[in-house]
Amino acid sequence: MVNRRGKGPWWVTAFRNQGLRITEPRQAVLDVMQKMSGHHSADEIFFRVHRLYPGIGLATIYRTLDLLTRLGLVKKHDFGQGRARYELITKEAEHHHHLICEGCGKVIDYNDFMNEEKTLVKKIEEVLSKKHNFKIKSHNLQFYGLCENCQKRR
Amino acid sequence: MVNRRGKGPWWVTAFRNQGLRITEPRQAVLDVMQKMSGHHSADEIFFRVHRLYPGIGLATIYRTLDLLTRLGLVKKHDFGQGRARYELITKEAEHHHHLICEGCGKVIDYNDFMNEEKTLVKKIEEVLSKKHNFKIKSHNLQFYGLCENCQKRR
DNA sequence: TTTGATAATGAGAACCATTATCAATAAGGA
DNA sequence: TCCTTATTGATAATGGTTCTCATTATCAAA
Repeated sequence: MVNRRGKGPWWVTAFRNQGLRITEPRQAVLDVMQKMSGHHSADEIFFRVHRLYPGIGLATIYRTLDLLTRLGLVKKHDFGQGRARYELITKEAEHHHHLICEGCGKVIDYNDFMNEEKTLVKKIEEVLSKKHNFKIKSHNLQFYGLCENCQKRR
Repeated sequence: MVNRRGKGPWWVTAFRNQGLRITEPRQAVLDVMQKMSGHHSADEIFFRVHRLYPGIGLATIYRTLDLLTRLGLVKKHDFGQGRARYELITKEAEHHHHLICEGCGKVIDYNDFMNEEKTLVKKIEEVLSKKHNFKIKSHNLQFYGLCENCQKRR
C-alpha cells in the first residue's frame, strides 16, 4: 500500500515528519515484519533480515524495533519468556490479547469479549485514576496455561 | 502466627511435608519478607537478609525465592522492569492487581472491581479454553501509566 | 550534482539479572 | 554421634539487550 503522495510506502510520511532518515535497515525490518505477521523476537527478525541483507547487524535491529515502537508502528510485548516480542500494528490486528502457553511458549491471539473488557477497564480506570491520582496510559490482560499439545505431552 | 502442632512457624509444616530442610537462609528470607510486605526484587531482599546474616549469598536468595514460589508461599511478579519482584502470599494480600508507574517503577496494589473481573475472566476462560483447547491456569491484568509525582515531574 | 552536517550503522564490548557449577557444609533421621 | 544427601557460598557462565565509537550514508542546501 502506497501513500497518496506517491513518495513510497505508507510509513515514509511518518518518518519524514519526524526528521528520520529512510534507510535500508529500516525498510528491511518493516518489509520483513509485514511478511511474517505475528509476534517475533528480535533475533527471529534479525535472522530473517539477515538472509536478505547480511550486512545488517543485530544492534541495528534492536535500535530499529525500539524506534518503530516509539513511533507507534510496532507493539512490544512481554510474555514473560525472557525476551521481548514485536508485532507490527495493522488495521487487521486490532486491539487483542493473548493466551500464552507455559509449556512451549506458543502465543494465541484472541479478541473475544473485547467490548465487555473495554467497559470494565474503563470503569476501573476511572476509579483508580481518581483514587490514586494515577494517569493510566495502557493496560494488559493475559492468560497463562497449556496449549493442546502441551496438555497431552505432560 | 504459629501452627497448631507447635512445631514452629506456620510454614514449617509445608516444608516438612515436602521433605525440605529448615535452614537458616530459608528462615531468614521468610522473616524478612514478612517484615517488608509488598513486592521486592531479589537483591532488595538479599540486602535486607544480608544485614542480619552476612554469610548468606545472593544465589541462595534466588534459590529460596524460587522454592517458595513453587511451594505457593510467594508470588513472583513481572512488572516489565527487567527484574522480577516477589511478594509473600498472606490472607491480607488477597487476589489483587497492580498499577505500575512507567516513570519511577512504583507499584500500587488495587482490588477494586474484583467481582466484576472474576465474572468476566470466567466467561473468557470458558470460551477460550473450548475454542482453542487451551487449559488456562492463571491470568494477569495490569495498568501502566504515571503516578502522581511523575505526572508533575514531566 | 556536489557538498556538508549529522543521523544512522556495524562490530563488539559492556551490562545486568538470573542460573549453573562444584566443592564444602550442615540438617535431621537412624 | 554418625551418615546420607539436601543445601549452601562463591563465582563463572548465560543470554537478552544496550552502549560505545569510529565509519558510513542520508538528504537539505548550495
